[in-house]
Amino acid sequence: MGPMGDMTDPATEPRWLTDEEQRTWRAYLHATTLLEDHLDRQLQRDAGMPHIYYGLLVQLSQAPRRRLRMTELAKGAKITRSRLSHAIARLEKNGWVRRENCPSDKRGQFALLTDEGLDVLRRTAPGHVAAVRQAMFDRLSPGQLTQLGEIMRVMAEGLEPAGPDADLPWLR
Amino acid sequence: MGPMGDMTDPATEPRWLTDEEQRTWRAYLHATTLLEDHLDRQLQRDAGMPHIYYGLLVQLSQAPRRRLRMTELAKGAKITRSRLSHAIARLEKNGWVRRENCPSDKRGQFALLTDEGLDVLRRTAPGHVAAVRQAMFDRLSPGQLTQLGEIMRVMAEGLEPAGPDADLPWLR
DNA sequence: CGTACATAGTTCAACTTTCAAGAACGAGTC
DNA sequence: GACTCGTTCTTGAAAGTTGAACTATGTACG
Repeated sequence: MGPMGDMTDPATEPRWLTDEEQRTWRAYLHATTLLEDHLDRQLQRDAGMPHIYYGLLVQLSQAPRRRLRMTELAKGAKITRSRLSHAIARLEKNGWVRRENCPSDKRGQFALLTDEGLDVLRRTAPGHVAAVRQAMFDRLSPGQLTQLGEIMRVMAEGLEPAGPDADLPWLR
Repeated sequence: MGPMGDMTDPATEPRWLTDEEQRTWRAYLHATTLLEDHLDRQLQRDAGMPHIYYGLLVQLSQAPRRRLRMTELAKGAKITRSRLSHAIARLEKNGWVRRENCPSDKRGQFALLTDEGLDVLRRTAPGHVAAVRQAMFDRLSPGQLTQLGEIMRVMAEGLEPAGPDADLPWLR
């Protein structure tokens, strides 16, 4: 923030949210926190891990040879490498994931899904899908489903890595 | 949660997500985690607290006499009383919130927003609104805004505390 | 080669969240 | 009163997250 940044004209009121925007924002916060809580509890209970960890196993299961480089996995799950390190350490303790050195880059590590990990996924996936379905898809009309997808893609676009004021937009 | 292999028994075959449902689900996860991360960082940087804590101050600021019973506040923020206790302890250390005994119920506590807390809110609200606006409302058409509100209300309805058969929803 | 800088991943300390008690009070009942 | 049960809120330990510092390796360039 430059020296001018703090000295914006006090007369320039911030654009507050309209009434409908406020209602939508509240509904958004309400629904997303309830859903995240719901899925976290569901998976903690049925699979013994939080939602994010489950997502890591899912990603690994869909990757070629059931393995991914740590950085790729972190990017896919939208978490920091630090957080991933801890998560993989925990999943490794559970025997669901193993680490493996990358032959072509000695700094690199693969995280790979073990057979046991795949088993956990197979056992718990149906319940998880059912929970998601019940919370979201069973309640939305086909039109709403499409709309929601559209809206979420628009939002994600504006938040994509390097954030809002894109890091080096002139290099694109 | 893709096709997890060969679960060919029709009796136990769960209803997987359709292609469009999967795309929407991914987009939803993607967008919501990016946004939550974004707001958390924005507020941590500008206000020195995570999004949830900020929400607590907002709720207090809108309550009569800037105070709420702990349980009410927890309900409003959709968090457990335990989590709230810790959070309020932290905010109290910052001098933004104070506790006060409830005269009519000796078990009860009020959390109340201090003048300093209100100040923090005043200073940081414009930036926060701008962040929300930039991430969401500046990108959505009026129709999408309405749709999103509708959709989120539908979802929340199905997840409301003590909500739908929290039991074995997939056995309906 | 050597220097400089970038990348991959881990680790540490501080912080936040969860879960399972637990302490204190209120309310109904006898 | 005394008993029971539910409610309110707190506590402590374990688990998870964050951001910065750190190790080790790759890469670009003179």
